[in-house]
Amino acid sequence: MSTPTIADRLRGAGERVTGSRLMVADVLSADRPRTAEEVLRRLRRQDRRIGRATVFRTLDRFVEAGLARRLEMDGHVYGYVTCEPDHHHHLLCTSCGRVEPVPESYVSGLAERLLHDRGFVVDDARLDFYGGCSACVDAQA
Amino acid sequence: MSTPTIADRLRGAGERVTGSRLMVADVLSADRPRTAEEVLRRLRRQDRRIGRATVFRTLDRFVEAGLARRLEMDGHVYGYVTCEPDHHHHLLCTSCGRVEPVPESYVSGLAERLLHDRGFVVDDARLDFYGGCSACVDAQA
DNA sequence: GCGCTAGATGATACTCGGTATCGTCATGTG
DNA sequence: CACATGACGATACCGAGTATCATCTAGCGC
Repeated sequence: MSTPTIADRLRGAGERVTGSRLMVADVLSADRPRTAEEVLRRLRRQDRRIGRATVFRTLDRFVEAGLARRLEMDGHVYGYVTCEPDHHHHLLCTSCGRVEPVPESYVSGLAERLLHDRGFVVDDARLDFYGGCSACVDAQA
Repeated sequence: MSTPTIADRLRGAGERVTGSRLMVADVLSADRPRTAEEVLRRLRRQDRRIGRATVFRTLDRFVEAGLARRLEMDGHVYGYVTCEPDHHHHLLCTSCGRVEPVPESYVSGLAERLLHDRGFVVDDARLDFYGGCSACVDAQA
């Protein structure tokens, strides 16, 4: 079980495994954020019946369960990307829109430091970098 | 000029200094996020005439100019806090709602590491921690 | 100071991302 | 296999944020 399935991860979070949730997970991508509206459009285009509210509900559940991450995008809209367990931080290329995970090692230590220095107990962290990925930077040079 | 004024910082970012902008800056707090709606309500309560659109526009400008920071709050609404120059990261206590700045030293090095390891050029970073501040944790114990 | 122009403002109507509701249906449990 | 809890789809609704536009003002050159 090196790579638990979506169903496993849902069950692990105490969430039911349903057709809609698997459909949404199927449409989400790990390297390109999609808005709720995009997810809905894609599923409808594939002629899959799914309710608008279900998509929003499901994406929220995914974020809570750690299966997806909400990223701030232009225009005050949220984008969602899938997350491997414990890979919740991202590099977001503002040029090509692609997303890469940030290794957890970049963050580990910060929470402990905050606890030690200031007594702050970290429940959740958001660490996202916006900029240019190596491919885009190379292309511009 | 150890502590530049709001007007200075606006001018420094190439933005005009206007009455509305100073009013909004006046209502924003450094240690408690306020939504756009709250800012509007507070100004109206003080019997200060200001347009709804102006508040939203001004808050966006502040974020762009580095005078304020957008934080994700419950209910898919944004909260805004003022930022000292180069203090753009925060601890947000989910119990009392208060915000503390994270010293830049916690972040410095990460960007360089990303550039060196993966060729990613960081333009902007978002590092926010959600959890319990020392006061709230102590109170619960 | 004075006038001029780009940019900001306030009022309002509007858009559309997100939510509440509700009757029906499926999941997981015993 | 039956049952209860929770999810589903459809739809009406809400409200944060935006577009528009006529008016006003900050800042600049004189």
